Amino acid sequence: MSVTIYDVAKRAGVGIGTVSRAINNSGSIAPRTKEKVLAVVKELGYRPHASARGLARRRTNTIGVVVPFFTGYFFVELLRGIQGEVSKFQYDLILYNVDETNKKEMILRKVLQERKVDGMLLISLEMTNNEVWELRRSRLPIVLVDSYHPDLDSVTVENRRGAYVATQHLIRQGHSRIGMIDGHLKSSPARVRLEGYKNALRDHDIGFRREYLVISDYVTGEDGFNRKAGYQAMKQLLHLGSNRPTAVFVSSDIQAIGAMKAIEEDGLNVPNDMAIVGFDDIELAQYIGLTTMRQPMFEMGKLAVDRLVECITDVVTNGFKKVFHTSLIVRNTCGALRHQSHNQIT
Amino acid sequence: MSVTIYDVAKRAGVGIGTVSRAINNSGSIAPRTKEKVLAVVKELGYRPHASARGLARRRTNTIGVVVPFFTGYFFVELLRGIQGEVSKFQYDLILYNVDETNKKEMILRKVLQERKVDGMLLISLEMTNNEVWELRRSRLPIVLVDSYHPDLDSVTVENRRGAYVATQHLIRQGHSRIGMIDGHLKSSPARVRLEGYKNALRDHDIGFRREYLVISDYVTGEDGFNRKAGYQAMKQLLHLGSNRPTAVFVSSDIQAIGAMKAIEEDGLNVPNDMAIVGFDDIELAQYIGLTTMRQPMFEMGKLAVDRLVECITDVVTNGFKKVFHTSLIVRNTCGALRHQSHNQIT
DNA sequence: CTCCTTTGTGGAAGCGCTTCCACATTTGGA
DNA sequence: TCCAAATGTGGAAGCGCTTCCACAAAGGAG
Repeated sequence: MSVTIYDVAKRAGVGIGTVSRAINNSGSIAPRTKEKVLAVVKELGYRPHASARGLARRRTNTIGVVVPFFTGYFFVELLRGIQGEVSKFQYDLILYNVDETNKKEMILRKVLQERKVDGMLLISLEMTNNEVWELRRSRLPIVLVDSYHPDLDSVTVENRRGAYVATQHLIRQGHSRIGMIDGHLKSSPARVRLEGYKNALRDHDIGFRREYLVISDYVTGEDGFNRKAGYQAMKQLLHLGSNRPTAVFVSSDIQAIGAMKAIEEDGLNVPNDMAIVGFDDIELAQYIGLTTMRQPMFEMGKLAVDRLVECITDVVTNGFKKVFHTSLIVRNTCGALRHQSHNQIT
Repeated sequence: MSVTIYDVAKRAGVGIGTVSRAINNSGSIAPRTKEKVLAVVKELGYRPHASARGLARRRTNTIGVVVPFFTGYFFVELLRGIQGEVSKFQYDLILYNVDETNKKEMILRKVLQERKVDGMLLISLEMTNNEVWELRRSRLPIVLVDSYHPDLDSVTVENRRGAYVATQHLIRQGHSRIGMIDGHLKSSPARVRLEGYKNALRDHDIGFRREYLVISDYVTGEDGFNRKAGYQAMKQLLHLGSNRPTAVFVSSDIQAIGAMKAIEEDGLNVPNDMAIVGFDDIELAQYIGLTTMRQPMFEMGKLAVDRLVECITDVVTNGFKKVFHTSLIVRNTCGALRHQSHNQIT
């Protein structure tokens, strides 16, 4: 059916070992022979059969990416960074989606035993010690992205500091009634951002008010980092009436978009009645003029792949922890630019 | 290292053939034996090695998805539909990205010969007759999504009719100076939507004006279906001054978002100074109140997978052509709801 | 010119499965 | 009771590669 290494060998008048050496640049082979073989390879359009190669080499040249919910622009942007880098290394990318039906443990067990991938990127996934132990025992290279565990390599972002800076920025605009809309606390970025928010309040002698914190509802197993959750959370804050906060730090841009819709529906104005700072800096933030903490998602994806490939190909020591910086992008929704000209808005 | 079928066989006191039959529900096997084997399988946490299985069976239980640019919310939504359905069938999904460095032909050739996937979904990809011929010769099951070729199965949307309805809707609002912002014409949806637009004009005795049609610029190999391209295209229309159109049909929501930014920057109002109808109905369209033609992206992805799996597992006859309907979603940007209450806006 | 490296090459073995064939065992009909 | 058919089972062969080993040929040193 397909052209195999035997076809190439016969045609080139050499043995299969020689063909293998020619296409893999391995072993010693005479330049002339190699040239001849490669010519036949091109002529016949030969490419090694992936499964056969995988079986013999015990490497598939494929990496797996596990993503929860596969929704949200954060993942898309990350995925773009990952995808680009993966193909640069000549790897393929298998996408696994964790949701209600595909439980995390099932996917991990499957992947570990089937050996369909050479390594895994786990995105925004909280890992239990037990799971980590099993992962390490399997010796499959793993890099966590946007989550942290002491015993695994990880690429994260300064969530605590980012939330702190965002909150501080609102304080500096003169606000003292500052709320927060957060994702579900099973997500560690959500937990850590909450800490940053509280720290900022504390450092500026503002008391934390329980009613100003809204954790996005836990809808059908999701993490609350979505538009609808943001919308409903803001509705809840607005119910406080005249006691409502005058500014809100929202833990993701996509929630902020939902939140702004709720504000608008109430006939209120952003930033005059309610200032908003988001988190992520998704592409649309720029368009709608959302002030936000930028997270270098593309770069995070890229770096995670670099590290993973390094783990796969070289012998490396454990303990890679990269923490990216966030940066405050000031636009219209925080009120800081209220009196400046339109042109200065990014 | 890993647990193999031999380990299971030895432990269960049977031959490897029997283990294989037990885990694959194939051949004849005594219920008692099967039970015993499966117990050992569970005990040892055994799972067949994917490459070995792929080599022996000549099936990988993996399907490939080829996406151009991997950007745009259209693909994300489609991908969600695909992903869900793929995992329902117990397949894995490999993502291939076509861009400047990874040329389409390279990817196709690679995939065809390596046999890493059992079938392929090609998204928004224009295929030459030559390519199609090569694909068919390889006998690898293929389903086109959002593009069309007479000799391949496809899942598409009524682009011509959709564009027609969108344009007609603007005409019915009383507009006669109606522009169009389209994607690059190398994309067949872009071409067909242009036809729909022209047909609608013709059927209502409105002359086509060349200066009212803006093809989004061909930036770094992309198709123009992005926010920036929409923004620049609208800038161009606005340069017409008082001769500018009073309504524009934009061939994708994401371009429409960019276009609306340009309008806003000019101090003009949507829909009063310029009515807009988009195409796609991405999630954000609802949020910003964009009138648009809904394309059932999620369902398209789902159906494409169903068909592909059918092609892989059964012997099927060629010629599957599913055309989904689009539907007009009236929101704020077309002016139709100008005099109605806020609540009626979806 | 010999002997010992070095370099190059063919092909068997083995990767972990599925499948097929041969054989053993059971069943049931006459 | 006996025999043919049905049922169940073990394991060899083979999927298409890589890798290793044995060996041939070609240099290089003396």
